[in-house]
Amino acid sequence: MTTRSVSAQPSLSDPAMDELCQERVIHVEHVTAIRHALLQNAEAQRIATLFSVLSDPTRLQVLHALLIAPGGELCVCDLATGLGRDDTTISHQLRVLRQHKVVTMRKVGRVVYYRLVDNHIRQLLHMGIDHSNEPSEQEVC
Amino acid sequence: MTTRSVSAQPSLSDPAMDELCQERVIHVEHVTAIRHALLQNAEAQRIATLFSVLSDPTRLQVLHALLIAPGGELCVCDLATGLGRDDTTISHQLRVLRQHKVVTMRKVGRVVYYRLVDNHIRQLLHMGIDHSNEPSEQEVC
DNA sequence: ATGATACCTGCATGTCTGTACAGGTATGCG
DNA sequence: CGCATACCTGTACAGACATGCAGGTATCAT
Repeated sequence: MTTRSVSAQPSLSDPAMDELCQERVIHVEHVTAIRHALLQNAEAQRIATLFSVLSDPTRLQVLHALLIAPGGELCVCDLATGLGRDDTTISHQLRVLRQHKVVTMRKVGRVVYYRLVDNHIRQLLHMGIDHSNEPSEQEVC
Repeated sequence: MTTRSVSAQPSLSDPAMDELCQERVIHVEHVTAIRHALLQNAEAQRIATLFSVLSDPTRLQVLHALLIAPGGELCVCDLATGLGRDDTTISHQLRVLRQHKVVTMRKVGRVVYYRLVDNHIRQLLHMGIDHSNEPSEQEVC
């Protein structure tokens, strides 16, 4: 889920042209362009982790439920029952969502209410949902 | 990658109130609300698959490279060299991206050029990148 | 205090998947 | 043709992960 880390990569020192001469290259300018603006491993890792949090059907159903919930929040019990899943499963997934700062919790007595953390997440969810409903928009630009 | 499928769920027949009486419920109206607007398994699966395609560091680096590529497209060779990865690895990942309609290919002689399929994908990528760069916006609504 | 409830966590298991090696196909060149 | 190149695919394996059972903690009611 936290996704595999990108393994060893060559140094990206500016005079990387040396090694380029020993590699398979068709358009040198493209390769150097990639290398200079390369998405760094750490960042790629972070983004991958974000998307991987959203890449599980159960978690998506939980998030969707929170997205459309009247008050914007739901307790574990109602979530589990509503989705027809074991409460431990929902609890496990909520922990994942919590650890990755996708949801926040609020405890009232023995009841714990969860809600989506911000609008950014809501947007991502909407985009995912929209995309999956589209036929497949053909290139514009 | 295609993500695990959501296992058995109870029937969501309208008179689901019967079984509700035998379940743990705190706010009945919330539970029924979830059940009536529940993200269906098939759709949850599709969305999860979309996000899972974006949840790998290597694929993200490939997509990012295509995102910033001068002409919007790159060949496998330059991609592999630019990212410093084995060409078979890049090829495997490009196939995944292709199968899930995230990139398209164009063959010229023995060179194959890949490009992002549409702006929807570009938006999703940008949102992921933006999100990972933010400190952690606090709730607005 | 006793029991019930709401939720959490440790663990085992079946399953999936990213990677690279080995080898295959197709195109271009001389 | 024969060779090199650009890319693809089959396979094996190590690592990751979602799920649910068993059991734990905390809060509430009687």
